[in-house]
Order: sequence, then C-alpha cells, then structure tokens
Amino acid sequence: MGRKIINNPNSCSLVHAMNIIGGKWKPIIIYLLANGSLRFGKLLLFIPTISKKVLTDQLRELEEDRLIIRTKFAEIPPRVEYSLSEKGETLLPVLKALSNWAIDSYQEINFEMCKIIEL
Amino acid sequence: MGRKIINNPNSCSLVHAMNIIGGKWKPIIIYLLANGSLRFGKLLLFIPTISKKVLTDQLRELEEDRLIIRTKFAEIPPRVEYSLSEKGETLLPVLKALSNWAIDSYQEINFEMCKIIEL
DNA sequence: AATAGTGGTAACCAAAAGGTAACTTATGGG
DNA sequence: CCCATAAGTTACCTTTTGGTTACCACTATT
Repeated sequence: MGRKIINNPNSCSLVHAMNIIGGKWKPIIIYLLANGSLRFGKLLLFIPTISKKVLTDQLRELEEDRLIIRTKFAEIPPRVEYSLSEKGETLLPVLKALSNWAIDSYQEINFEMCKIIEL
Repeated sequence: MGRKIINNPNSCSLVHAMNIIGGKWKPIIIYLLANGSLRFGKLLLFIPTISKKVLTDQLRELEEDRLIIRTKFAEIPPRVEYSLSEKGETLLPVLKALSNWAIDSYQEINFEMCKIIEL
C-alpha cells in the first residue's frame, strides 16, 4: 500500500486555531470580554488565580493574533482597556458550540461548580 | 462596585473541552479517525513526526476522555484498532466549525502548505 | 538459531508554559 | 517629601508537555 502526501487544510487550520485559543486562560478572557471592554485591573479581579505577568502574556498573544484590541489612554495613572476585535467576535459562536458540546457530552460533570468572578 | 461570584458554566465547560482536545496531536488524530478506524502502526505512518511514546500517550488520553475506542485483537503479532466513539463523532462538526473559522479569519495564512500523510 | 513484525514500556531529557515576588514609571494629593 | 495608583516588567523558579532511545513479549518464518 503506497502512502501519498496530501494537503490537509482542515487539520492544519484546526491546529492553528488550537494554538490561538489554547492558552490556559484565553477562553476565559474571551468570554469575559464578550460583554464589553474591560481594564487590565478588572480582568485581574475577575480571574482571581491569575498573576499579572501571565495575564499580560495571554493578552499580548491574543492581541498579536488580532482577537482583542488594546486601547491605551494617555493618563496617569495609566488606563488600558481590552476589547474583542471583529475577528474575536466571530469566534464567540464557535466557542459557544464547543462549550455546548462539552456540556452535552460530559453530563456527569457539574460545570456549575466552576466559579468565575463577574461584575 | 461590588464583585459577586457567579456560576459560569460556559467558560468552565469550554476550559474542559480545551483540556480534552488541546493536546498537540489530538485534533490530527481525530481527523484521521473520522474516515474509519486505523491501526496503531498506520497512525504512526500518517503522522510522520510523532514518536511511539507520544502517540501512545495521546491515544490513552483520548480513550480516557472516551472520544476514541481501542479494540485489541488476540493475534500474534498484536493488532490494535482505534476508532472514534459516538462522543468523538459528535465532536467532528464542532472541530469543522473551528477549522472554518481559522480559514476565514486568517486568509493570509496558506493552510494548504501543511501536509499530512494519508492512505 | 536468528530474524521480523506489532504495539507497546521505561528511563531519561529538553522545551514550553505557567507562576512568584520584587521592582518601575509617572503624577496628583496629603 | 512621601505615598498611592495602574499597568506593567524583570529575574527567577516549577510544572507540564513533548521527545529520544533502548528495550520487551510473542509467534511465525527462514
């Protein structure tokens, strides 16, 4: 049986998507930004177990992949707001589908036990 | 402004889904199994840069999360076949949506450059 | 008696990801 | 003059993930 090498855009683009949203806190950040922009400090409060450095790293990567937009105001003390880009918005229904899949497929897990802090 | 702790099943189930499909080779394995069951050795051939140990690890985790089924035949030399479970099948449309999102959102990337070996 | 074929394990190592704590910058307020 | 504040950065450390190589078990074939 001869193997042949073929193009497989599906699995490749999927791997790319996983690289983009696969960071430990990225889906949470995207969900928090779904309802509007948030300042750095608020994100820190809403994700109580993340550290400044890691939050910064994740935000930078999301920005680099153009899922979020960082707006810096020329104020002292500094003010920075993060919001979803258009590209980020288009990801929401896909993440919703993934979330629903997990809820349906692992009904024995009580996902309500997971708490996140919100406004 | 007072924070309150709320249940957030969405982001939690999403994190769970990411844990399940987030392994480096898992989306590829799932895509390869989408067209029918494959033996261990075939998977090794089709993913030329994976090692036996890592393939074993990924398959074990997918099995533990009940996305794939491992069928061992009592033959010498051994024969083991891996196939998608029903749960694994229901994941396919979601992965497809994620793949399409990446293709649409990052049109500047040529995902066809990514090659995978197939039958 | 030696070898091939299949699906692994075991011991070990390297790289990436994530985490901690202290420090920085600039300005207004006491 | 000192402190607080927001949004970081820096140096360092730990954990997780992925990777390499050698080895094993069992039988049929040469």
